[in-house]
Order: sequence, then structure tokens, then C-alpha cells
Amino acid sequence: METDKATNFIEEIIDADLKAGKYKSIITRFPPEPNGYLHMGHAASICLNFGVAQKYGGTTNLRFDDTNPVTEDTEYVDSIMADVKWLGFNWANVFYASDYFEQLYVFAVQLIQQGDAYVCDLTADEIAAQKGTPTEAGTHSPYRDRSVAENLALFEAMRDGKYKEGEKTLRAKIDMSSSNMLMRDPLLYRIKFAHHHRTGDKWCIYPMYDFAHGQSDSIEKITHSICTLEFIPHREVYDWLIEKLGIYPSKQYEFARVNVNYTVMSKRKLLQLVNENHVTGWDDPRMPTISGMRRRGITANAIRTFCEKAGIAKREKVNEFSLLEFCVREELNKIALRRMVVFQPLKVVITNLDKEIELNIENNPEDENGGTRQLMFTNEIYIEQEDFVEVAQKKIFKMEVGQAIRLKGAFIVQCNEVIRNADHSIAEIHCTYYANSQSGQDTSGVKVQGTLHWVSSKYAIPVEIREYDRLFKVENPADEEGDFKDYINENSLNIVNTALAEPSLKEATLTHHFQFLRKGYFYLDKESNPSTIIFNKTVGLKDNWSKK
RNA sequence: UGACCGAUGGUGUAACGGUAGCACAGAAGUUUUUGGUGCUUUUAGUUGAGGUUCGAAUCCUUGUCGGUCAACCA
Repeated sequence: METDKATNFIEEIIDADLKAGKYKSIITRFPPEPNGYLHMGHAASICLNFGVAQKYGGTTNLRFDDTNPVTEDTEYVDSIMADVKWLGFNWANVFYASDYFEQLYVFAVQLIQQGDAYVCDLTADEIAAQKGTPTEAGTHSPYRDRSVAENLALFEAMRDGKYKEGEKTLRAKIDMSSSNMLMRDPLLYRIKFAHHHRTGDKWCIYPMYDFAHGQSDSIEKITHSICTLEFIPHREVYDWLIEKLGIYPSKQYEFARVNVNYTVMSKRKLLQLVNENHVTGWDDPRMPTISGMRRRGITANAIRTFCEKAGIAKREKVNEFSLLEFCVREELNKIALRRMVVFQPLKVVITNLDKEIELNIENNPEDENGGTRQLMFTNEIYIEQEDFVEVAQKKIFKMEVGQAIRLKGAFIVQCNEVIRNADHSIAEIHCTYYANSQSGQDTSGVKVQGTLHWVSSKYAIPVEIREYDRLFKVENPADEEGDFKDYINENSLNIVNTALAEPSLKEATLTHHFQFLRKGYFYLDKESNPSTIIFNKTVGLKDNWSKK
């Protein structure tokens, strides 16, 4: 059954289970709560859950863990489904924990009948007080020994809306002196008169996570229920409930959440960034959300590669953002169409050119079948301001008076003269071109000191460029003193609106990824329109030079 | 100072009693009509102390450090 060697401890477990004949095939599930957008941490969980099922010939369910109606919404359901699909995974079924509310109620009644659950009248504060502490045993609720009949009647009355929120709960009768706080008679049901995004106002009692998750797993016959480390203490409750109920014994396994430095990876914190307008939305390109990364131009492939390289383990970890950048560049280098865009234009006049010359330039040197595009070389062009230097430096790759340089895909030009404005600032540069130096058919023999990107002033189109920096100034905002928002990098967005692009970029769509030569990888923003063409910088080119 | 989980280069991850390897990051070189890409080389690691063993990252004991748990959240 197994294809390759297990590459992590989860796969080792599955390997062993399959070999032992414990299961014929496996079923996993990805169980998001629809109360926020998916982020890189979820991507790791998605890749793991769908990945192992694929590898071992099993299936994966998408299950919305929608047991808390006050925070959940269909907006999130829609975005989650879109994100999972975009990442490239297909679920066998879409389920909702709310699909099982009736069954869960029956399970609860069974527990009551077995004497394993009771209705408790204690308030939240009272329950907290009698719960004890990690080093001190708790005390029994005075309602712990109600009769089965009384519990049954009370629980039914809870369902019927006879009590107010907080007035009564259903609790499992386990062990108030357990060293595991979660085993001290955990709540199973609470009363909430809230409108549920799917069941509407049908219910006023809702199961807690502990009484929904494992039961849902069991109903779906999930073989390997993979969750994050913080659920380790829940496993004891998970197993206890399944055993008492006598239902399909799904098993829970835990792995470490994936984090990335210089950002935060919690829905609660990301929600704050959105609500307090530190970013423009869940899909702001600076956000580590799947939708944010997608909008920025990061590909699903790159995210999957990143998750694979980040690996699966049982210890808390923080991955370096540079690993993600590497995965993005590796992918984009292969597929991005090369284009030229000048961010800060400097006019260059080719004084000996009296015609327009049509050029064909390759779309991607890494892709033989990438084809070419047409560009016009004209006697007035723009280069990058910083690509002209007045003071000669050692090892320069720039334009300089008296020196020759190549214009990418076009000709070698000799820089002759700087024309100045009244205030002595540079107005334009005058050059002459070598007619026999055309790219690909150069017979000039002229040595150049580098190659520059350029655009024709006649044909160039204005574009807006949005460049992004890390969202936080510190590696791990959650670990710092005080509020994580104190460490927000207020310069994380830089908008360039002086940029001029080669005309082919008018046709850019969201199916294209671009490399603007010598600038980085860029992707059309969803706010782009024919009158304002906007590109997001996905990631810069690797730069070994500016550091030296 | 309870229970549970964990500890391998800067970061992440392998090794399943038998040569500590890989990737990212860093450094050096090379190629290059992108200071990109490619290619070559290279720096750097087993949490401390004891034990078991011919042999320990791995097994045992113990210390240290980190994380989690006392939401009617998931």
C-alpha cells in the first residue's frame, strides 16, 4: 500500500497501522472553524492531511467545525473552500459539525443514561472556582449526583429553551482530581441563543469542541485525526468519550504548528490587524493568509513546497521567511514572464537613431518554449535613475559618461553627454548606439560594463507598483513584551507611482506571473483596472551585491 | 513548582545501537546580454552530567532549558 518511505512521524504511524492491518485504507480530515481566513499554518495542515491521504490512497474530508455560532460565518466557509481548492486539493466530502447536532444530542442522552454526564447549575465563575488548579484537585459540583431521570428532563428542557444562557450546562462525569484539567468534568454543552450560520435558530444548546470533534471524526470513520500540539491534553477526553459512547475509535495525533518569522500566525491576531486597519483586509498582500499570499503572487506550488521543506515534527518551531522566499523564487524563475519596467525614469536620447527598430525579446530564458515578445527601440528611452552614475566606481555595472553599456535585448549605447537643467540637476543623457550591436547579432566587438533594462518613452505605459516589507519589526511578535501590535513595521507598504512599463504589460492578467528584469517578481493586483494598472511585488530577486 | 510534551549547525529537518546527512541562510569562486538563473567549493551541530555497550544523537538515570494545561473558544 505505501508508496515511498515515510518521511515524518505521522507517516510512520500510518505505515505501521497499515502494515499491521489495522485499517484497509485511511481517512483524514481538515477541520477548520469558519471564523477567519486560512493562513500558512492551515496550509501546512492541509498539505499534511490531504498529502498523507493521497500518498496512502485514502481520502480526506473537509469539515467545518462550526459549534460556536457567535463567531462563525458563511463568508469564512466560502473563503476556506476557495483556498483549499486553490492550494490544489480535493476533498472527498464537505461536512459540517452542525450536520451532526441531532446525533450529538443522542450521544449526550446516552452518556446521561449511562451516568457519565450530568446537568450542572453552576455559573462559569463557580465552575472555574471548583475546578482546582494544576497542582490542587478540584471539588465535586453539588449537581454531580443528580438522578438519570432528572438529568434527562433537565437536558431536554435545556434544548427546549427553558433556561437562560449560562444557567445550565451539561458536563461529563469524569474525575475532578485528574492531573489533566480537561478531565475535571469538562463541559459538553452550553446554552447559546445565537443564530447559527447553517442551523439558524433550531438549536439553543451547542456542543463544545470536546463533544463535537472526536464524535464527528468517529461518525466519518476518520482513521487518523491530525491536529496541533495544543490539543495533546484533549486526547484523553477524546478517547474517554469515544470509549464511553462505544463508537468508531478514531485516533488523534498531534504535530507542531508551522510558524514563520516576522509575522503572526493566529486568526485572533490576524483579525485584529484587519479590524484595526493595520492592513487593508484578510487578503492584504502582507498577510500570511492564503488569500493574501495568493494576491501577492505567491503560487500554490510554492506554498506546498514550503510546507514540505518546513517538515512535520513535534516541537514548537519558527521557520525563516527566507525559506518561503526561496520556494517562491525557485518556482517563479521557471514560469515568470520577463518584462522591463523602469521605476524611477531617467530620459536617455539616442542621438544617432532616426528610426524605430522592432525587437524580439525572449519571454523567459529558463523556458525554451516561452516564446518572444515584440518591443520597439526608439530614440528616446528611459532607464533607471540609479543606473546612471556621474562618478566612476570600481566594478560598476552602470551607465557612465565615456563608457558603453548594453540595453537588454537591444543595442549597445555609448554614453556621451549629460544635459542639465538650470538647477544643475540632470535633464537627460545623450548617447549614440552601435547599429551593429543588436542583441543576438552583435558584430561590434564593443566591450560593455553591464546590461540595463529600459523602456521606450513613446510606447511605455504608466503602472503603479506596490512593494511590501515584513509586517513586523521583530522575528516573533508574539514572544515580545506587551502588545504584538507595538511591533508592527509601519513601513511595510511602499507605493511607486512613477513607474513606466513596456506596453505588453497592458495585457497582464491574474494567470501571469512576471519578473521585472533586475527588480523582482510581480503579480497583477486585483484592484488593477485599465486606467490604473497595479502590480504587487511578490518577492525581490536574490541580491548578493547590495550586501557587500 | 503538579501533569503532559519536547530538546541535533543561525533556521528547519534526517539518522530507528554502527561514517551526524539534506535544505534554507551565510562565505568564496565560476558562468552569464538580468548584480537573476546555473555550476563548484565552503563555514557551522547532537542540552549538561553519569551509566549500559566493542560501539550511543539513538537505550537507562538525573539535572537544565523550552512549550502546553485552570475559555460556557476551537
